[in-house]
Amino acid sequence: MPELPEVETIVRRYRPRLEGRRIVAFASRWAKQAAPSVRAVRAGIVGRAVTRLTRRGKYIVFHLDDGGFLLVHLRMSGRFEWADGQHTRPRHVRSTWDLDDGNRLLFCDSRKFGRLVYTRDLAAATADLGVEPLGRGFTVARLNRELDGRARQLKPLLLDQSVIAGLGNIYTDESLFRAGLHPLRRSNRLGEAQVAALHEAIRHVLRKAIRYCGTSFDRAYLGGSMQKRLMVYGRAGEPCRVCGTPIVSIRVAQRGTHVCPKCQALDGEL
DNA sequence: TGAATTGTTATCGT
DNA sequence: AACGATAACAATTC
Repeated sequence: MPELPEVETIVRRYRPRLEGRRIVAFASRWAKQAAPSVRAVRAGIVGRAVTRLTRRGKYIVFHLDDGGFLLVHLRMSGRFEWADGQHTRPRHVRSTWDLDDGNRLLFCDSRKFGRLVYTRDLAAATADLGVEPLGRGFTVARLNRELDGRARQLKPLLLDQSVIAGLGNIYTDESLFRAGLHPLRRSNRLGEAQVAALHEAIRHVLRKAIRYCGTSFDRAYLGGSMQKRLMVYGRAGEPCRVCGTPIVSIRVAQRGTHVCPKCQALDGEL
């Protein structure tokens, strides 16, 4: 469930303890997690120093000092932890990185959906990712180009990582609510002002979520407080914070979807 | 027990 | 044929 704001928070949180460190050992107990293979990942990263830790879409990107890259995707339940905490023993440890300062980074993932990818060509590895919604390339004109010329439902389009990289279920619902757009509206039937509103909404929602360190959910991701400020996600039956109408839960593209039937009218579409 | 979750891939329909 | 929607999938928790 970590989406762009949660991944960004994790990157910022781990950056100070990873950048400049050398990886002295790597182990993975979950072969299907690593691409091209556990062996290839180990060969690529052991002995290398981490020069930078960045984010692309929902990927965490380790930049290595020989030009290689390690991409980590948390998918639903992946998370990083340090082995040195004397709290409870971490569960579902799938991979470990030993660093030259004695610390050990853990990748924990109860559902085993998370992925590690070693590559020497970052551009090729991320070629299928769309625009960074908080980057300079994400303009109203760019969004309009993505929306126009196709007749897709807004929600699946926004969830499509090859269109915009980083939005997941929570922030898609939140963005559509802020823009006053129903998730089933067709992408090519928006007016100019509505496209601009959607652009503003996506950036506003993501920035705000980063400011509050993301949305905490059932132990997969903790540490954020955005869950207190969500307008529609997870609020089915509760009154809309704008108009008081009960939030409705519907099913769009096999995803639980939350809408305010008044603020996000369909305008007779469909 | 069924529902929920992400993102990819295969398949179905128009 | 091309496009878009839908289903299946991997694996687990509650």
